[in-house]
Amino acid sequence: MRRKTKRRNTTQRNAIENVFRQHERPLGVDEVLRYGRRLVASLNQSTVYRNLKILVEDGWLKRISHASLGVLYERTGKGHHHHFHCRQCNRTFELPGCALKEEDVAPDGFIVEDHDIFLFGICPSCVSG
Amino acid sequence: MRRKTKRRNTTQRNAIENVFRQHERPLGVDEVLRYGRRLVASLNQSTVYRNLKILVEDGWLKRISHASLGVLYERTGKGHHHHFHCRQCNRTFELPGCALKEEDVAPDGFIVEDHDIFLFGICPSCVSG
DNA sequence: GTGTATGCAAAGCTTTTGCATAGGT
DNA sequence: ACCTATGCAAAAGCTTTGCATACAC
Repeated sequence: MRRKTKRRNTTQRNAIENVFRQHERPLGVDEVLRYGRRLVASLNQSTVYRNLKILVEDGWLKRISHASLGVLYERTGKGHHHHFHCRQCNRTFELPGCALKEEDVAPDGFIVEDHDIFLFGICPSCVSG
Repeated sequence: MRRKTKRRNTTQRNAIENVFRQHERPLGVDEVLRYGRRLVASLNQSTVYRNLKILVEDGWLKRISHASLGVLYERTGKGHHHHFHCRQCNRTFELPGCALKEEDVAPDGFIVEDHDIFLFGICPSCVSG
């Protein structure tokens, strides 16, 4: 899907990108809006939605979703990783690496192209805190 | 969370349960409503929402969610399994067994209690079809 | 100067809730 | 008979869209 016109480089989208650079973890729409307004006070909700969609389209962000957490966005290009959700502080983390052998995971006949892994438990700071 | 009063055994909830017994795969709210109406024509959307919530509370159903697939409900008590989504026919399957070693998957300090695995690819009937 | 991206408000979805009544016990 | 669960309609989210204007180029 190629774009016919060049993407304009707006203050708002830069702010949104910076929000993700500042918080290296998956963020919800509301968080992007809240943090983004610290950078551009006028930032509007529609603009956030529109730019999140654009950034996903451009492959800069990835959309993830969870039954209890709703929709989250995270930066791409950090290699394959898993997600860990802390049941205590309710934050989602990214864990490097992959402990899954795709060829072992599906019965014969299924062609596995890709996978997502979501872990649940308690994160280090909640364990020690 | 214990219930103070007994749950009544209604035609509508029975119908909803039967929908899941008839289709042994994760279903969306719309599918539950559509198939449920074949069993109880008057079945209402609110009733579906209310009963899905009840059945999750009672542990009879589990809620799963995915960025592109939205919210799905599936029966519990079938042992741990993974999900496979076919990119061609768009159906979601349950795959038996587990190919993940939880202790290998997270760095020190993270306590992993549970996990979900979602696979993507092509299912056998789409491969051969 | 031209035309896209933004802000605002309204519209569209999906899900939840209030209320009268049907129906399970 | 009692009182919960249902159906209906309204309300409450969350997300998208139309339109005038600001602003990137």
